[in-house]
Amino acid sequence: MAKRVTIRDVAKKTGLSISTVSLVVNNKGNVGEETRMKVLKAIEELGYYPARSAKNLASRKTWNLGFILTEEHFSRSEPFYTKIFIGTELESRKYNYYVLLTTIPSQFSKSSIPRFLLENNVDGIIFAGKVNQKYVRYVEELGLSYIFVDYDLPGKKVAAVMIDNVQGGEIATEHLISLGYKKIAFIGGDIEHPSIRGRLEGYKKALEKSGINCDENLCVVDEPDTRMVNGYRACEKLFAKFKPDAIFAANDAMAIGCVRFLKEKKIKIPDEVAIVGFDDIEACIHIEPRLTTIRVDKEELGIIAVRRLVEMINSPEVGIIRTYVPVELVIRESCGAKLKGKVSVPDKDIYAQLPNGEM
Amino acid sequence: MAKRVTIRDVAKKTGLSISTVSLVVNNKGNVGEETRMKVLKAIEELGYYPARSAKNLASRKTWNLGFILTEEHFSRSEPFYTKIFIGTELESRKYNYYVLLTTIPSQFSKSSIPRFLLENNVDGIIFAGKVNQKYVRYVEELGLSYIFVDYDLPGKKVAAVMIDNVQGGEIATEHLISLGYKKIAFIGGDIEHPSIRGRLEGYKKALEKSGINCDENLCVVDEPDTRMVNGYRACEKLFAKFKPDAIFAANDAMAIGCVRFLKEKKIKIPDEVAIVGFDDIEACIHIEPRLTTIRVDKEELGIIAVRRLVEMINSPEVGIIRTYVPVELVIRESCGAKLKGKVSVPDKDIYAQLPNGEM
DNA sequence: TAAAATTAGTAAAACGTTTTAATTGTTTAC
DNA sequence: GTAAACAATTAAAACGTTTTACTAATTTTA
Repeated sequence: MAKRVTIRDVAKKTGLSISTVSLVVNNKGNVGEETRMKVLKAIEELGYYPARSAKNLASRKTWNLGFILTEEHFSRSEPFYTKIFIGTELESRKYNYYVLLTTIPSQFSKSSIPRFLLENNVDGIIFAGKVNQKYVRYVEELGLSYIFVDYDLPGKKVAAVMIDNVQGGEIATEHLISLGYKKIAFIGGDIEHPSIRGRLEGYKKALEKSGINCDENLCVVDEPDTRMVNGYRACEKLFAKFKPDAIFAANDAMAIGCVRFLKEKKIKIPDEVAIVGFDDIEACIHIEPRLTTIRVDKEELGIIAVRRLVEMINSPEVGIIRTYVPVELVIRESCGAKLKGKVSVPDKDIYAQLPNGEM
Repeated sequence: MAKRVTIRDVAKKTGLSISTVSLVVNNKGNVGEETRMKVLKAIEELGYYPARSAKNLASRKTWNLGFILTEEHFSRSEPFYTKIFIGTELESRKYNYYVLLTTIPSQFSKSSIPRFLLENNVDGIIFAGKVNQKYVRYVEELGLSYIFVDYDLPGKKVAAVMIDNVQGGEIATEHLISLGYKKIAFIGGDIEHPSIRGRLEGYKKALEKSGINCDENLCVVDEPDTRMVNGYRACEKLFAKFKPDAIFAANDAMAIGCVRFLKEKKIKIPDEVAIVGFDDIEACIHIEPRLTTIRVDKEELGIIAVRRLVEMINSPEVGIIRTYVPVELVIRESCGAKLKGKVSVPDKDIYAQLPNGEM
């Protein structure tokens, strides 16, 4: 193993002090242009790279960001939070940070406190998705900056990067309205979830804009959860009372649940009932018909979170910022846009969108 | 922010030297039982936790492991490598390591060398999937321990954790044989890929065992790639010459490609042609019919990789170890086991397996 | 033109551990 | 009964940076 090049080697080579070299490396203090160049040249020639651990110890910073999410969120099949993490990874490079990922149980316990908090091994925290409040309090007591992604701590004003759920609900509903559907149902699952609330709000907003009366009977929001089964059940309840001509499901999982129900009842999609989902999960292009949905740029959520968090670390006075990431309508088959000739979605194009497959 | 508790505080409280405290913390050297207890008690009471950066600097170790994979692998939709990463994260906690994840381009360039290598910020490397050899050489020159997961560096004996591809190919083929199929085709895509080779080997082994002659015309392995499209094309080629009664596709992506082709040609699955895939990706339960496949425990791959790597770091004399992780047959609908009454797969059960949905 | 301010550079302390070598007292070996 | 080995503990060096406070030289201000 080759001997490590240290700041001392650079100092020796240039005939300067290590302080000066350090100042050049960190773009700090007053250094003459000539010396600066000399140092840079020597660094280049020697292949010097500051040692992390020494830098960390001396600067009293760790240059690590903690990424915390619950075990359930991480081990779910759809890589929603994984993609957010990817975003943070990509962005944090620019600021010379590393992202340490860890999972926590949904219940707080002393033994489950992330190691990087105990060891003071992070400068800031990203909470992804719903997290037990006690962890947040713990982080707060440590005096660390933190930011939420895709979750909003109820009853507290915190920095957060959110999906623009209202806009998404509005776009989805407007799309269905523009295709001529009149009786548009909303499958929301669990109304307690802040994201579902937002999507419902957007749905109502769109209806109102078009002068359509919002029939509360068309909104099913009394499920305990927002999973596929809940979509199935909600759809069952809905059809026991009414038959809508379109459904806006507040997420793709529930939309797929609806598809399953309708298929079992031999109700044709989109001919008899059109469906639009939300999230654009992988499964959307595997089920038949392919699901029209609202796409969320998950990586973007992570990217923005890092950007904000680094700002907060560097200048604690920035205050609490909330960012809403815009969403996008992805038109496939389940909404009937193709049938109505409004949009052409050639199979070849969809084919090209298909995932790159395994291995 | 509360003042950090340091080793000095523990030393002061116990009346011992910091050296002794350090020895207790690290379970090293000769420390009397009585003093050990005293130190442990003081640590508990003060809430002392060694500072990472100081520990790292002094011990000349980073307690970080690097997880490297190509951008393509990471940004793919199916979270294959993500799950491997999760496994490494879980396991590394036990050894007090952190895992730093980074992606690299498929081509080597000086500017794309992972930061943690330049900064000497890792003690060992996990390469996941196919990686440009030059990166491996670079790591080797740094004198770092490294291990491969799901890839085998051609022409070089390296530590690796592999899927037991041969076993998987054998199990899949045996399953089809046991269901009475006689003309079983193999869709392999790209024979250059080591995993595909292994799966083909297993396929041939199973045929041989049952005394079935292996018809080379039934093996399509001349595609440039192993993606869904290649499965589609391979299937096209196959049916231009022969009509098998079953297909073993060397991965699920290609299996899905086959399904698409057969559906277009109105060939019924599994009635006319049965299909078995490999990998058990998410899409298997979304397509119709649901895909019978070989399941790979991806997290397990990561877990074992960390275990081995830590061994290698601690005792460089362990030598090169290769581990094969066993696979498992998952029977769904595409193989016709249900039709033939061999296995019952109630829809309810499959339903219960479905992903937890979004949000 | 003297005082003040600015610029360029540096010596030395600090960061919180691990590790090496030394010290002291006690036991074992012959 | 002495030398060697061992056990328990510690002082001090080392790890490679950043940062503070200082000096010296130059420029600006009034």
